[in-house]
Amino acid sequence: MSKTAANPNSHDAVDLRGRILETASTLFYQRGVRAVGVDLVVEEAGVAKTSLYRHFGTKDDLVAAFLAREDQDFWGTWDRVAEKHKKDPQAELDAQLEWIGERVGRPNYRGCPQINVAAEFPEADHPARKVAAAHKRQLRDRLKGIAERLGVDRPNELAGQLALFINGAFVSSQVLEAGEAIPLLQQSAHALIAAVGR
Amino acid sequence: MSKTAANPNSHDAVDLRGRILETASTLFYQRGVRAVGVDLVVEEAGVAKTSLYRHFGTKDDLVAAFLAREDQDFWGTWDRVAEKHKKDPQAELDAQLEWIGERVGRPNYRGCPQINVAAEFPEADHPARKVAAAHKRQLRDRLKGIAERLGVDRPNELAGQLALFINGAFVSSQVLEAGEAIPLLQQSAHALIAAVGR
DNA sequence: CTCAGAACAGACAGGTCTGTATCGCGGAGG
DNA sequence: CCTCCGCGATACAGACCTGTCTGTTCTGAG
Repeated sequence: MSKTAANPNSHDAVDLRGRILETASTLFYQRGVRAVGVDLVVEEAGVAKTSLYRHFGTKDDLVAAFLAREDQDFWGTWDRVAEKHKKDPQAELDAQLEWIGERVGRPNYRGCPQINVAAEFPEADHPARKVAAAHKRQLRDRLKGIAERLGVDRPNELAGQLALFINGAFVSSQVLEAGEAIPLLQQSAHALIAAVGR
Repeated sequence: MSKTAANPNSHDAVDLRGRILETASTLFYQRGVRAVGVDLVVEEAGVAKTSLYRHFGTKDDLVAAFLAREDQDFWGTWDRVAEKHKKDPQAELDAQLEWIGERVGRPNYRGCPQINVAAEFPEADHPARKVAAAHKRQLRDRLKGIAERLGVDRPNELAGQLALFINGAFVSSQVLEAGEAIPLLQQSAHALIAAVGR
């Protein structure tokens, strides 16, 4: 017990890999992946360059790990919210849209990292692109799950519409005013549910 | 008459600036702005680097010109479609969504250039960012115009919802299947119009 | 205590990027 | 005819990038 916690010079006490990834994540998200060199990540994280390349073989791998981390965070929040509305899919959808809308409205929000990285790296076989593609597929799948629990007539269609909407909110922070995203998302969802038939 | 058209060695016969911009546009859009260096643009366009820097003082200016060109193309198509449905805003909206959805579904579609460039350049004062911001503002304004002509109760709200949707379609080509965008967009628009009240 | 391995520090290679400077050509206008 | 000047070609400066290599220090296990 005592050995893991105290010593700042201990190997795992600071969890080097985690610190590198966290530093890289904020830098990548805030300034863009291509604009941030590994030297900056290394300096900001206070580690040696060799350590970065030991834990992540390549910058591309580090970028993929960045997206994977964001993916985990995203679905972690999603699951926590879903847990509270197991019986009421309509309430769950509203709750999901609320935290997403709140996040979109934050001052330093810079768009969905998955979409941003996809825009920065056109090559379809880039390791980070695979993470991003899986993330977006999962978004649509989860929305379809909610749609099915809602008992609508065409759950797949509704899921597609909602996915479009959410992705739209991610990239539209430029044209949205403060606090506008949440009601826009929720009202739209209600309209779409009503229209798709139940 | 005769002097402008014929001579290939004449100064303005090939319109150097236009050729550079066109070449840069396809390269920037297809491979990403940061991934394309000015040397490649110069080589592909078959011009001297000095010519590029004479017509566009900076690569950043060239990027801004690229977005301005895309902006003009976009609203050119939009206006041409609007011309055909002066009396019927509902039909116009469907028509606008149809060509947008068709464009999104094309094989080489790589997203909205304005959004992509904004993702590549986080700095808010980048010259290209200003073009992109103006473009998105105009999108919302034009949608508001249609909403007003539709006579709905809350045109501003509807315009915001539609803008979200369209931007969502731009970035969702990854998760959309072939031909899915157009009906998704149109059905959503109908649902939103019905819900916002008329 | 010894020793393998993890981490740090920093130099380095090889390439790419933007932007500038130099030189020569050839057509257009005075 | 002669003088600009737009243009091509190319070299160059200076910065930055990724990834490797070397050498040293420290830690924890046996």
